[in-house]
Amino acid sequence: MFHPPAARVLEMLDHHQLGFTLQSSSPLPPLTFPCFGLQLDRTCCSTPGGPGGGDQVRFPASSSSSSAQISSSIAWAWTGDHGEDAILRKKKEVGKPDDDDKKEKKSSDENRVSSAARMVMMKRKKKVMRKKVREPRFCFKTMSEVDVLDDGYKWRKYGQKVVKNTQHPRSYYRCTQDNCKVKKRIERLAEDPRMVITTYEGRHVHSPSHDEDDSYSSSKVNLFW
DNA sequence: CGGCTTTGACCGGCGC
DNA sequence: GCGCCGGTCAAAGCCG
Repeated sequence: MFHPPAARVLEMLDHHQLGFTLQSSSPLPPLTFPCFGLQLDRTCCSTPGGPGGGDQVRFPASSSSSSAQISSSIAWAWTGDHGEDAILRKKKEVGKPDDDDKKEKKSSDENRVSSAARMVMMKRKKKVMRKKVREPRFCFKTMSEVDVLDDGYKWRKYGQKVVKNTQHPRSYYRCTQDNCKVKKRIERLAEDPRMVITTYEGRHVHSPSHDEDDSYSSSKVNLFW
């Protein structure tokens, strides 16, 4: 299992040009990632992965119940160089136009939705997928009893899937804010069901739904991007 | 009644 | 070419 320290995480974020520059002063102030709705506390990262050590991801949550159940967390990140993003980029490089011929061949199936509706759906889907190429992603792991951590934003569940080799389903959430295309995936670690893996994708174009915690945010280094 | 969750179906990509 | 897989959609149901 890959458990890089927070400093490494931030290096990765920086190297992938996610829009901000890291500061190397010590002691390191907590960094916030408003677009993901979380804060990365770098003050306790001396012994990553060790007992009592590791980095902390804190949520500006109004309800303390969820965050209180997070006993530890380890964060890491990546951007569009992995998995389906690479696939999508490859597809884009080829410059393949939106071919509708594949859909046409199935239009005779009367048991399905009308071809017109299907085409509309597909075009929308492709649009979303193509956009996905540029979306930065941030993934972290928390030990929590609850699946959905209150990160200050409002999410709507749009799917759930049982992925291979895991007994726990993966849940898919979208930010409910208009024009905000941020998504997040939540799944439990197969090896340790106590651990929740949360993957944020995209940037919030708005503040958290309950962002009245001024005292909390004023002491941090805010990095809007 | 509006917003949210659930859930089965569908799609594209990939490996064989 | 076919089957598997992850991601998404949308109808139906649920809930406050």
